[in-house]
Amino acid sequence: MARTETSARPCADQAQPYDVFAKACPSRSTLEHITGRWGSLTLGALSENTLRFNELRRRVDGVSEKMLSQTLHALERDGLVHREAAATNPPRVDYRLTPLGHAVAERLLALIDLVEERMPEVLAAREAYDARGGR
Amino acid sequence: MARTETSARPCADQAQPYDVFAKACPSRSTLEHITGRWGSLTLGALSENTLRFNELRRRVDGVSEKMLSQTLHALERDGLVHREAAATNPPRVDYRLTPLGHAVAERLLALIDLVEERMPEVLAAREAYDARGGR
DNA sequence: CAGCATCCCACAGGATACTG
DNA sequence: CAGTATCCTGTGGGATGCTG
Repeated sequence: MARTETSARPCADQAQPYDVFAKACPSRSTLEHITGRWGSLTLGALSENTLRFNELRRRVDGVSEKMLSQTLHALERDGLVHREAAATNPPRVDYRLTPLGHAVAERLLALIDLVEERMPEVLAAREAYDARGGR
Repeated sequence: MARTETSARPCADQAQPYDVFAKACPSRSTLEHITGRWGSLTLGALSENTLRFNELRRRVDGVSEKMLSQTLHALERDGLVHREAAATNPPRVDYRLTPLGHAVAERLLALIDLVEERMPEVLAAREAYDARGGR
């Protein structure tokens, strides 16, 4: 509707300033941080609680130290996650969502919940697809 | 909330049969097809219109022939996209969302719209982050 | 505990060419 | 037009080791 089929590619016009469909638009990289393999799960985990680094690692099953660290940096840079370090010994660092992060996570969780709910349909579709030999 | 902190990892219990946070759960691969780099944009494009292969290529700026083909196969297998081929010459193939695909795309677009709307905040956060030297 | 630095490899994904 | 097949590269991401 709003998004016109003939919109200019370079991502900037007055009606729709940021268009994720345009290759060069910064909104695309942001969306990728959010929906990426680890980004989505990290945001989902933090939507429930403030968590520490290793708590997150356990919650997001299968994430490596390196990827979690990298993911958190990207989300922090985009203003979705806030990092709070206490200079104690042993060190304690808490990660929590910013207001913007919460808004994003809310929509993301709506999607995740839907996917989880509808998995039986997805699995049935996969079986049917495979049964007829991938066509 | 409902999601308990101590949920069993193997993805199956009666209250929450499919848990995307569990490494081995099939819902995770489905979520990745949906939120993946090309999956999200493909679903977004198809939520507006039925599109043909090359129309999709133009709409999803930057996608290669190979990746679009691969993405469409995955989405079709998961029961999100329906492929309709007319045996004419030249051939004509239309891709459209299934009802499940529409439900998914609706939530996905809600997320995409939010991201596009809030990009000014994101960009401001990035500048601030970079200005203080990445901390 | 919270993490950066390094090494290394598998695979995502682009470019090109070919087919029905 | 609507793809598949092949080749090749960049990088996502795991394993390991070290620091404050």
